[in-house]
Amino acid sequence: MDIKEDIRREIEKVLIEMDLSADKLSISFSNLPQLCDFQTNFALITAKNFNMKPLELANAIVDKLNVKGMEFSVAIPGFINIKVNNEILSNYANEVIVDERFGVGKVTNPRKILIDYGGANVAKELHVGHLRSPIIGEALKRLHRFLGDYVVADTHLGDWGLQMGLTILQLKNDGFLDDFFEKNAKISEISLKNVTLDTLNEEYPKASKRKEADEDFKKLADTYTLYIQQKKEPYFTIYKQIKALSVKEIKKNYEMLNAYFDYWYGESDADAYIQETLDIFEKKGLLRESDGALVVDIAEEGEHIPIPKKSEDEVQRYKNPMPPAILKKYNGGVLYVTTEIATILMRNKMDDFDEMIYLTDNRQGNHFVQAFRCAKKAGISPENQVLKHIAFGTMNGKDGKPFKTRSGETVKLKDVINLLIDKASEKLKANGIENDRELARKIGVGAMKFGDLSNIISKDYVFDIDKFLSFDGKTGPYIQYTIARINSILEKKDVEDGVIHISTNEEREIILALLKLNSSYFVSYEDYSLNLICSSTFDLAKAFSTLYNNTKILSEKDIEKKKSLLAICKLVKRSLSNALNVLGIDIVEKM
RNA sequence: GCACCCAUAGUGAAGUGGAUAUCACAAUGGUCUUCGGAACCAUUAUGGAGGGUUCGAGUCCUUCUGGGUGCACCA
Repeated sequence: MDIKEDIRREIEKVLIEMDLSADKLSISFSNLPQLCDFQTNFALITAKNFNMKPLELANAIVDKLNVKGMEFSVAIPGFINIKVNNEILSNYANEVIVDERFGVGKVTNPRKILIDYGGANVAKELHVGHLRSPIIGEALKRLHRFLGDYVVADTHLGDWGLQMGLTILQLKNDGFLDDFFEKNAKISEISLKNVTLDTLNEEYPKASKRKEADEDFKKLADTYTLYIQQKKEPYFTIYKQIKALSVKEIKKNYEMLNAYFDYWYGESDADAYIQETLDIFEKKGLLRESDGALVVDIAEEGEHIPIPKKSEDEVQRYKNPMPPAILKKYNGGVLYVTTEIATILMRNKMDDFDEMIYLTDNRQGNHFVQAFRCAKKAGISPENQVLKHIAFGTMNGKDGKPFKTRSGETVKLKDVINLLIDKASEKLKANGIENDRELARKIGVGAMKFGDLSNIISKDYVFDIDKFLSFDGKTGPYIQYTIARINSILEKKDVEDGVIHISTNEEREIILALLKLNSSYFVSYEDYSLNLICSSTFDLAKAFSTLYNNTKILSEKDIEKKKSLLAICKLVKRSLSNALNVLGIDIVEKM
C-alpha cells in the first residue's frame, strides 16, 4: 500500500526486461511539484555504468513504461518524472482510511532494541537539562515500536555515584541523620522523617558547592560513596530511603512529559555485575595499573599521542586525546564508565539486543566512546551489536545561552512544565475554556515537545515558549487544533462519510502529503531524524487547512462529494493523531 | 594546546550529490470575509570565507574564520 513502491516495481520490471541492474533505483517525491508528483534520478546515477548517456537511458526506460494512471516523462539532463492520476490517489486514500496502521508498513527486519534515556539522578532535582532526553527518547521508542521493533525502555537512574555520598554527608552534617548514627541504633526501624524532597533539593546543591573548595569534604564524600557501594550500614539504608523518595518525584515528572519506562533500573542494579565485568577485563589481560587506579587502554591507532612539553612544569598534552578508561579508582571505588560497561553486561544477560541506544547531551560523547570501546574490546558487547550514542544539543534561552532563570540559576523542570501549563491555560481561557489544567498540560507540554523534536537532535536550539505555543505556524498546537477542527465538523455532520474521490488539486495535495508523512517514518527510523516526522505532519495539517478554508464541507450540496470530503476529514484526523502519538504528544478533542 | 559538534533570508529552522534552495514567524503591498481563531497572493539568501573532487556541491574532501562542548580517579 504505497504508491512510491508501486512505481518502483513498475520501473524495476522494465529494467529487468532491459537486463539492467535495479540496485540503485529509488523513487523520491518531486521537488518540483508543478512538474510531477514523483521522480527518480536513476538514469543520471547509473548511465555511466551501462555505457549510455543519461538522457538516452531515461528515454529508453520511459518508452517501455506503460502503466494505467501513471504518466512518465523525461526531463533534461535525465530525470524521469512521474505523475499519478486522481484514481490512483483515491484508491490509496480508500485503502488507508480502513487500514489499522494508517497506511504505514513495518520494517522488514524487526530488531530488539534497548533505549536508555531519561537521565535522572537520585537526590538531584530535575532541571531543564533533563527535558530533551525523555522527549527524544520517548519519541524514538514509540517510532521503533510503531514500525515493528521490540523495544525496551530503561531510564537508567543515576543512583550510585558521588552525589549520593555528598548528599548523605551533607544531611549528616546538618543533623538530619542523628538517629541513624546513635549507638545501638536499630537501622531497619528508622526512617528519614525530617527529610523531604525539598530538603534534598537544598542539601545536595550545598554539598556540591562545598566539594569544589573543600578537599577533605570531597574525600569524605568519596568514602561515603564507597560505603554505599559496599552496602555498609547505616549508609546503605539511608541511601535506599533517599532513592525511594526521589524516584517517586522523578516518575511524576516524567509522566507529565508522557515518558514511560519499562524498567527503572539504575546504576546500582549494575553493581552486581561490576565484579564480573572487572574479572572479564582481568582475564583478558586488558587491565593495567596507573597511579593506583586500574585502567584499560582504548586508544586506537593515531590517538592519544603525547605532545612534547615545552618546559618541565607544563601539563602533559596529547594529540587525538582518548585517555585510558579508569575502571577502578585509587580507593577501590568504581566509576561511571565501569557502571556503564557492567550495565551493558547486565542487559546482555537479560536479553539479546540487536542495538542499544543511549540518549544524553553531547557533552558525554567521550564517555560513551570509552564505554563502548571497552565493552567491545572485552567482548561484553557482541561484535554485531550496535551501540549507539545519540548526542543532543543544549536547550538555550532567547539569548542563545543555556536556559537560566533571571537570577542566573538553573530552571527546574517542574517550573518549566508549570510555565507551559500556565501559558496554555491563558490561551484556552481566550477560547472560553477555563480551569482545565490537564488539557492545558497536553497543549503546553505538547507544544514544547513539538518545538523540541522539530529541530535536528544534535543541534542546540532556542526554547521560545511563545513561539512553541502559537496556534499558528509550525507548532504542536497547530496540529492539535487541526484535529480539533476536524472533530467539530465530524460532530456536526448529517451524513456518514463515504468513498473518497480525489478531484481537486487541494485534495491531491492532501493525499500526497499523507504519502510523504507515511514515508517519513522510515526515514526517521533510519537516521533518528524525528524533525522530519514533525515537518511532514505539519505539511499534512497545512494541506488540510487549505482545503478547509476554501471548501464549505458541511454545506456541500453534492451528497457524494460531501461524503468524500467527510472521509478525507476522517483520514487526515487518523493520520495526524497517529503522528502525534508517535511523537509522544497528546491529542485533544477540543481546544 | 588537542579533539568533537555547529554556521543557510530580519528571526527560527528544513533539505538520501541532482532540475528554479524549502517551511514557519515577522515586515511591506494587494485580494477577500468567518463549518471554530481569518485566508490567499506577491516581495525579502552573493548558502561564514577560500580551494578541491564531480557531468552536477548547501550537501563530500581540505584550509581558514566565528560560536558551542569536552580533554582520566564527577556523573
